[in-house]
Amino acid sequence: MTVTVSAERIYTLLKEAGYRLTKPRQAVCRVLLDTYTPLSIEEIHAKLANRTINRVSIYRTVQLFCDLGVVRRLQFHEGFARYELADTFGTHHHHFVCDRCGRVEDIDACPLAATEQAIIRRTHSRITSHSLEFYGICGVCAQVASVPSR
Amino acid sequence: MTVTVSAERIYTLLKEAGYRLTKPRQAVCRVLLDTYTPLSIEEIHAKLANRTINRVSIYRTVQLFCDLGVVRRLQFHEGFARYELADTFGTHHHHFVCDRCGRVEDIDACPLAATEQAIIRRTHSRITSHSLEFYGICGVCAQVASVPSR
DNA sequence: GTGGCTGCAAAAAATTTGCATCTCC
DNA sequence: GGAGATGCAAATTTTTTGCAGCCAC
Repeated sequence: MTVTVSAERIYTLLKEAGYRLTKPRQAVCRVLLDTYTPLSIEEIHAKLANRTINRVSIYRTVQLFCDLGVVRRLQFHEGFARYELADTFGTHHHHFVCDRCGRVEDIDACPLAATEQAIIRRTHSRITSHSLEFYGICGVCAQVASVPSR
Repeated sequence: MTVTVSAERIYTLLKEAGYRLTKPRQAVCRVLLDTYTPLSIEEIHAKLANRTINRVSIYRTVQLFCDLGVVRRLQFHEGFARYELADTFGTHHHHFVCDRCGRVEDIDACPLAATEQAIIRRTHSRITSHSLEFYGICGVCAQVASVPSR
């Protein structure tokens, strides 16, 4: 995901909502801004310099970031959640997940605006978000015989 | 989901793939055919007469059904998986999940065929499935002030 | 009869909670 | 200084695994 935001914008959001700017929150923020693929708690933990930040704090931080709309939670049928900066901090997009190597590619095209409107009209609901994932075999895996490292 | 299949068709599939038609498999089959909303392992377990079937067998059965293409696994950001009969046994559809009461509604319109083709052309990948969920507040929750039973 | 399947128990993995200590404002 | 956040340990929840006994074919 192309990120078009500096850490400061997120720090400001935190402050305005009455939360403190602590070391774990800054660290998680930095990792998310640096990375171009949705990360698991374990991956965030591994990326934090010598794993100084406790896993529990990462759980609490991404939960808070989700509540504040800074981060969105994704589920790729892996048995655990992944997190990436919310659309507001980049561009609205979806994902293609390779069933074989697990690689994630961004899908920028989103053909759902019209569908959302149709659903809203029919059900009188208020749609706040949607989640769309494509699964299959990626171009790389389709070419090679052996299984790439997952 | 509108189901247009009898248990027998699934039984035949099992047999043809070399699997036995056991009590747990029949029971899970029956529950899935009877239900119009994606079910968690816990819900399937509860629906089985006096919980006679072991949870582990349900896990193993839905896993097998997924492998055979009889069932599809869904994740609604709840922290556990849900299962429903695959599109082959009904009609291709997606879901709207109410963030407030958790109710799930089917979305029959699927505007994604064109998008899939575009992704395939661009990435040379082979897309086998996609998953699309809309989240928000359902019509019922939007009208009432109190929180409906979740 | 026997090989695949189940159920039990136990382990593993992911996530949450309680609480004493620390640290940001 | 004090409210709020962290880290540790422990609990909870979800899912997986090993294995002895059972039952579908």
